[in-house]
Amino acid sequence: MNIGEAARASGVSAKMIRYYEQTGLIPPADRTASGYRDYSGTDVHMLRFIRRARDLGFSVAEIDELLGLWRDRSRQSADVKRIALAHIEDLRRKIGEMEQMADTLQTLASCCSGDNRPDCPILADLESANDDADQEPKRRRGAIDNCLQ
Amino acid sequence: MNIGEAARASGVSAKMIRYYEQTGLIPPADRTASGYRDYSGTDVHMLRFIRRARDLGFSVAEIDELLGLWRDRSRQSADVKRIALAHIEDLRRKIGEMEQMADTLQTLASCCSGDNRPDCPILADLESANDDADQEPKRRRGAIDNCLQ
DNA sequence: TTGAGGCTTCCAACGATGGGAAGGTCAAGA
DNA sequence: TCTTGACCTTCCCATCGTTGGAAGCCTCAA
Repeated sequence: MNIGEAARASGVSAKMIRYYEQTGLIPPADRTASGYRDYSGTDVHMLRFIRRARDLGFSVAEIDELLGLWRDRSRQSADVKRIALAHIEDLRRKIGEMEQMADTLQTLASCCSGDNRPDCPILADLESANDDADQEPKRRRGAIDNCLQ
Repeated sequence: MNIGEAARASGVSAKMIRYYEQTGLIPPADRTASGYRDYSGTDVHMLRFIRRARDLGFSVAEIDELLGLWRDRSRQSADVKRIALAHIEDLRRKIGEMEQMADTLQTLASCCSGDNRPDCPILADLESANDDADQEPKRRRGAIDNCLQ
């Protein structure tokens, strides 16, 4: 099976298959006499594994670990679970950050008339950015308060 | 004010200030006789604007638009609101995707004993990845079902 | 035989940021 | 005045995952 067929069968693009080979995530493929890469059913199986893991947001480094465990028949499920839980933690943290951003923006946008006048609490907030962007527990004060009262 | 002071005052690193200048997000800074960049209070104000917008997750391209509107006294708040709402939409979509990932992984992890045995529903799920990764509405079937019943 | 389409490698770009090297400048202290 | 350390300058490289393109070879069918 050449790279194009393997790509269609696995859902991983040919470009990415070559990249994964180049970076060592997957072993070098067999080659035909003319130099074409040649893939087996097992290879496609591995590529699907990678594709599914990418869909779940695992980094390539994490997938490298997971592939190692996948191939290791004497693995301990605790090792797999540890990687998964760490990734979940990472996802939840990022989700929290993005929700914070979205909520802040939603508040600002709901205070913006959104008409042809120039006055805009969103710009006013951006403009009044202050130094304590790091601590951030105490709410920022700004033009928005006029709307919220 | 040299670039280091401007960086400390704005919360934008000197590296990024140079980068923003190079890519045209901000105009070239004035220079002292010896070639050092020289920043005014207005410049720092603009850099804080950028910093705050970055903290809210706006891309540099979006910030470019926002800066244009910020400087345009005859702007319409509707234009600002449109950008903000589109960004909120983007954030909520990404949040949804990541929540989907986290929930799926959480389910898998909760079915994983996490001990020294090799059997692992997480790996089993990754391994059984099927072709309909795109549609995905109907739940994937796999080893996980044994646990969930 | 020719053409289409697939394969190969190599190079470059994206976005935002950080690191570092090589060399010039500034300000304070001896 | 000289030194020293901290700062500035430009330039190049790396990240991460992915995509694009160019130039050239291979394969299959008409």
